[in-house]
Formats: sequence, C-alpha cells, structure tokens
Amino acid sequence: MTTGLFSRQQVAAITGLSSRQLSYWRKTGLVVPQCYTAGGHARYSFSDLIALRTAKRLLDAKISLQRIRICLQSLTRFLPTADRPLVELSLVVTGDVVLVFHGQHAFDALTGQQWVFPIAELAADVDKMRRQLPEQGDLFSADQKKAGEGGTAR
Amino acid sequence: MTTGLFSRQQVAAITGLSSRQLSYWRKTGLVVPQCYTAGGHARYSFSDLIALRTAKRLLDAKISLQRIRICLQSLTRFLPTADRPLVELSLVVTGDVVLVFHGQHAFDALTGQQWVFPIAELAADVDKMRRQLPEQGDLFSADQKKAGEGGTAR
DNA sequence: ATGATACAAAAACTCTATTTTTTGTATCAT
DNA sequence: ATGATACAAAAAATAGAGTTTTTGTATCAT
Repeated sequence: MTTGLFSRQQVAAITGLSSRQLSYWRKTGLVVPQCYTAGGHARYSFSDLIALRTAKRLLDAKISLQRIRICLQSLTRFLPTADRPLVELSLVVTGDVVLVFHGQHAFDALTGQQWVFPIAELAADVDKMRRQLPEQGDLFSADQKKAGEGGTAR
Repeated sequence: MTTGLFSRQQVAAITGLSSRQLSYWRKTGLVVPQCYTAGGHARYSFSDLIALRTAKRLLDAKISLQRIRICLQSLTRFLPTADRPLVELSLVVTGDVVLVFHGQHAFDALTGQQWVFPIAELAADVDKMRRQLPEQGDLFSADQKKAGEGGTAR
C-alpha cells in the first residue's frame, strides 16, 4: 500500500523543506531522489525522505550544506559500507561538529578525527596517577616534611 | 599515607604540565590549588591533579584555554550541582566541541546547545512520517494516478 | 504540478591584518 | 624549590573585505 514514492509537494509538506531546496539539493547531489517518472519528474522513496529529514536536521543544527557534504565524504571514506550515511547512521550534532557513533568508536565526521574520552578512561587515569606516585615517593615525603609549614591544610 | 598534597614539581612531573602553565592557570583561575602552605606555596590536592589532567587533555585535543574556560562557565551554569566539572564530568572532545554527557542528555559545553540525535529518535521519526502520510492520502493517490507515467518505478 | 531559469537577498566561507592569549626562558627575591 | 616579574615567540581569537553558496521569489514552458 504505502510502498510509495513521493512527489515534490508531498515531500515538501512532510519534511518541511522548500521546493527550492529540494531542487538545489538534487542539482548539487546532496540528496538525489532514487527514481524518476518517465516524464522526468522526481519521485522520492521513503529512504529519501529520511535522508532529507536528516539533512534538514543538520541544517537546523547550524551545520551548513557545505559541511554536510564534507560529512558525507568522510563518512563514506571511513565507513565504506554505508551507502547512504544520512539514512543509516546516527549522528550527534552540536555546534560545529557532527559526531558519528559506530560501535565502540566515535569520530568527527567533519575532520575524521577519532577522539573520545570515555568515562572508563578517566577512572583508569586516576589509578594510573596513583600508581605513578610511588616513583615520586622520595621527593614526596621529603617535601612533605619540608613543607610542614602547611600544617593544618586539609 | 597518600592523603597527599602535591608540590609544583610533583604536579609537573605527574601531569606533564610546565611550571609556567601551572602558575598561569592559577593566576587566571583555570585550575586553582585547593590549599596553600603557610608560606604561600601552592599545594595541589588529588582532585586538583585530575582537573589539571583533564584540562591538559582538552588542550591536547586542540581546545584552547579560552574555550576551556567557556566550557567551565556553561558547565557550572547548566549543571550547578557540579562543583568542579573538570573533575566530575566525562567529556567527549572532538574538533571544536566539548560534548557533555549527563544522564540522557548531551550538550555542547561551548555553546550550551543541547542537541542530540539519538538512534531511537530517528526510528520514531519514521513512524511519525508514516502516520503523517494518511493526511496526504488524497493528494497522494491522485498524484500517483496522474503520475502513472512513472509506470515501472518500484 | 513540475522543472528550468534568472535575479537578488541572506548566509557561509576565505583570506588577511591586527590584537589578545598563552607559553618559554631567564632573572631575582624568599 | 617556589613564586613573581619581564620580555619575546607561538598560538589563538577578532575584525573586515571580498567571494561563493544557498535560498526565496518570480516567470515561463511542459
């Protein structure tokens, strides 16, 4: 029943995008409808809708079209298995960045930088530091005595 | 035993920060030691170490001091319960952004924008769109017929 | 209705020059 | 050793002019 392909008007109504945007995005290859009528009119599939919706969200999040394109480039570069990133992946968008979460990893779709500070790592750091202290044990106690002036500090 | 307070040298050795940085950060209020000796010498607590370490990580991640300060401001604004964000919270840093994860929410510590695209939401959107279609049912089928030219499109 | 085109306004980007921040090095007093 | 200070180099932020991109509006042909 709703195997549907959607016309421009419908897509505009559903996604909140303007006709102008749809045609420009089509022209520039950002989101291209998956099929056309014999008459050459665009017909958007459901997955197209999702791509459009995602792109609009990115736009609403102040990510410019140019950046969205960069995202798509690095996404297909880093995740070649993803045919249509805007459809398949989940993104965290904020400020200047589009974060992509993929399994254990997270990376910035704009720069490709893979860079995460997981909670666990911070906890591990505390231990690491604690373990580092013995090396300083000598200096430490020495200074502690010398700095006895500090006295009641706690 | 290791209830310790740490001297400048020790802190520098442990965190990898320079003396200059420690004093500048102290002076500008980025990370201030929790206590001083009677002689007026800084003594960093363990939680100070963590704050310093976190700040250094942000620096290494190309977040400038100025941005780190902005982060701290919005963090204490958005999460007033967090006394020392650099110690308590876990951050995801990438590119230009410092993401803060706090329970279900995530937001950009730089802009304060709270903006996340969870996977679940995307799935829900699909349903939402599907539910929106009936409203367009009339146009839809009408257009489908008219656009019968499209024929074999599937 | 759709698509193509043209023109103009708005938004975003680039590049450069300038200013401010941050850090290193060195010196001095405690 | 620590902290304070001063000077200079490096890094980052800011401001502005000029360019490109994106979008709205309108017109026309199918």
